[in-house]
Amino acid sequence: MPKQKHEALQIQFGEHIQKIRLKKGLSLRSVAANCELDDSNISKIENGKFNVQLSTIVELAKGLGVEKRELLEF
Amino acid sequence: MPKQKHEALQIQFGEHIQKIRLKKGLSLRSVAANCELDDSNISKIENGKFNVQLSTIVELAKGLGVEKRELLEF
DNA sequence: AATATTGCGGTTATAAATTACCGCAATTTG
DNA sequence: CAAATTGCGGTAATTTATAACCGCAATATT
Repeated sequence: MPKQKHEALQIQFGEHIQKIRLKKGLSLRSVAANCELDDSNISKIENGKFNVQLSTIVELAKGLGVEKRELLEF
Repeated sequence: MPKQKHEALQIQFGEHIQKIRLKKGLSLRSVAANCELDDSNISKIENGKFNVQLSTIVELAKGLGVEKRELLEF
């Protein structure tokens, strides 16, 4: 059945997120420290495992210290 | 239990989406015709009922004919 | 070398999004 | 007026995200 219908999108998003994080020299745990997500889940997001929700995008932006719009610039 | 933890965010997003749609003079059904979402669900999104997923944001952008980043500019 | 940090995979439970319909009441259009 | 359009609420089934952990292997730090 529909398993992983949006994988390509999730991977693109994950790579984008990781690029932003690494450019800032942040660790997964330091991002997690600034938002309501834990590092293992951020890792999964970066690796394209999740089709994240709006609220999660907002948390990521908070954790990364960027505007949410930037997370969709990929 | 946690029912509607992100309601404020969802409502803001919904209002933003609707504003874009109305500015373009589109009906819910015409937006739906350009993407993989049905009009009743777009209505629910506009009314803040859903914490939409990334793939849904991308579909909305397609349906509305705008860049996905614009959907997070609110 | 010993310790800490880091990335990441796994798990289980729970809440929720999505799909794909129906149908109505109100407004618009011909 | 008649017909079409429109916004939107409801539903059921299915899939999925998320939270909140654990722990390990590799790398970095002291």
